[in-house]
Amino acid sequence: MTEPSAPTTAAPADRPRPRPRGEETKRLILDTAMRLFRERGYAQTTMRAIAQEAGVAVGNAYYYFDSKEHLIQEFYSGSQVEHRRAAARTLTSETDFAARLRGTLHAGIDANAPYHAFAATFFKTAAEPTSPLSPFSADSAPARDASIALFREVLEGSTAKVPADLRDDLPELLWLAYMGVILYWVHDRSPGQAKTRLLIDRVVPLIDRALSLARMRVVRPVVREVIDLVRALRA
Amino acid sequence: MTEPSAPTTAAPADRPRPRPRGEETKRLILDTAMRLFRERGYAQTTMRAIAQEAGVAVGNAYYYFDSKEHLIQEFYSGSQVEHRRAAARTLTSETDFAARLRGTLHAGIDANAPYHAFAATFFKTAAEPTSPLSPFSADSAPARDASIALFREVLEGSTAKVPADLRDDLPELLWLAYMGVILYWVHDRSPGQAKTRLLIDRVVPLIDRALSLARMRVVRPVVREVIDLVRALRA
DNA sequence: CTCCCGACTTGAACACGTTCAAGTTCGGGC
DNA sequence: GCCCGAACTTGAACGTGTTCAAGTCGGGAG
Repeated sequence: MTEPSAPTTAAPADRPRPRPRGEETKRLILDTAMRLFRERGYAQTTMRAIAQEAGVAVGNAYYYFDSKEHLIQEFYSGSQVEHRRAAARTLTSETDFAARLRGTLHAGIDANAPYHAFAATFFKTAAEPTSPLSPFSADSAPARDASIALFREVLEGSTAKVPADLRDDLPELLWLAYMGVILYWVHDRSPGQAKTRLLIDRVVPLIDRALSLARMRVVRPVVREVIDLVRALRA
Repeated sequence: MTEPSAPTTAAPADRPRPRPRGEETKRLILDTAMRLFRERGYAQTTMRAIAQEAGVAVGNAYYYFDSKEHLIQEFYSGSQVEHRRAAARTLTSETDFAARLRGTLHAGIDANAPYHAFAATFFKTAAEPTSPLSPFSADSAPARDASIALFREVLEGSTAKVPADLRDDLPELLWLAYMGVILYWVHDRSPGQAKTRLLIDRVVPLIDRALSLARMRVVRPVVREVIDLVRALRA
């Protein structure tokens, strides 16, 4: 009932408990792993190689990361940040919806381009529904919400006239389209993933056009149903 | 230059060479594996357990199957056959496009329902672009083409009026939509995957409606562009 | 200074998928 | 009847991700 072990000395309000002594070890392991992944690919990089290259014991890597896959998780959130950064230029200079969407999609590819070679493997684990790495999983909710928020920015910073009932859900649909682009990109074997760029450049005007059509009287009921369906499935 | 080893005795035209002595062993291993997969899940089923349960050595399983994943490949093609069978009832009795599409999509879920629990794992490996199990891979081309052909049947056996330039590519687009449904199904944690059923029931009328709209003058250019894009990406 | 405790580190050990050199079986040619 | 070669079968051994009991280290309480 009484205070358990009253605080003596000066008030320790600055750093309560987590004094990360081994924080740099964690960074070292992570950086080494990412380097080896890029150099040799994910499957060809063993945990033993990572540990040896980083100069630590293999068990030590597991002290900081739950599994080999979780090493990728870090890269995942980092890529999200990079996407935001790369999209910023477009989002601060453009007001046209199509231009903003196009720039943001390209920025997403730019942010991940250095990792295309082993993004395939990453995507494999991400596709598993039970995996915490799945973009649809609860664990990924923060990154996903951040990504959706980015597409909300795309929309709201634009001059596009969007029906009121679409404004709320469109960002999520744009994010879904982005996931589709990523899916295509992962499978894209063309040099420099040129076909993915082509896909973006040609699909953006289509979305833009579809948005205009969405205001037509004949099309409205369809749009209405799409919105309802999305909401029903999310529930 | 002369005939190498002229055929003696009666003409052996019936069975040239592949006399499958161990064909039943292969079936035994496969059946055992599928049973254990259903009972314990994919990851929890070891190759040693499969071999032991089937009463063979572990190496023997590798004589018939290249890897643990390839055990799933068999189920994959089997599921394709089952889908066809399950869709047949609808396709022989219905002529309305929406009804045919709906029945065929539901049939696809029916065919895979018993395996939903471990389909997740299966899907994981299938999502890897380099995997021979990927629905987009060359190895899967036969199964994919067969599936697309099924959706061509859906369209051509129907009374739907479809613009000529869409008729060729629509089956592939329908197959793509089917892949989307499967993707949702894999992630669907609702009891009995009810939400996937809901998705099908509500998305089919939308597709049907969109097909009607595709004939409108204002919409035609958009349709035209979609077709061109699909063709460009396939090339 | 000494002791203690939690943060950190170690590497041998485990379970698994996979490989492979060595064996066994069997049908047909002689 | 005998033998050959191909089809088939075996299980020990390898490399991998992962675990864990046993340490080491460092800073604060006494």
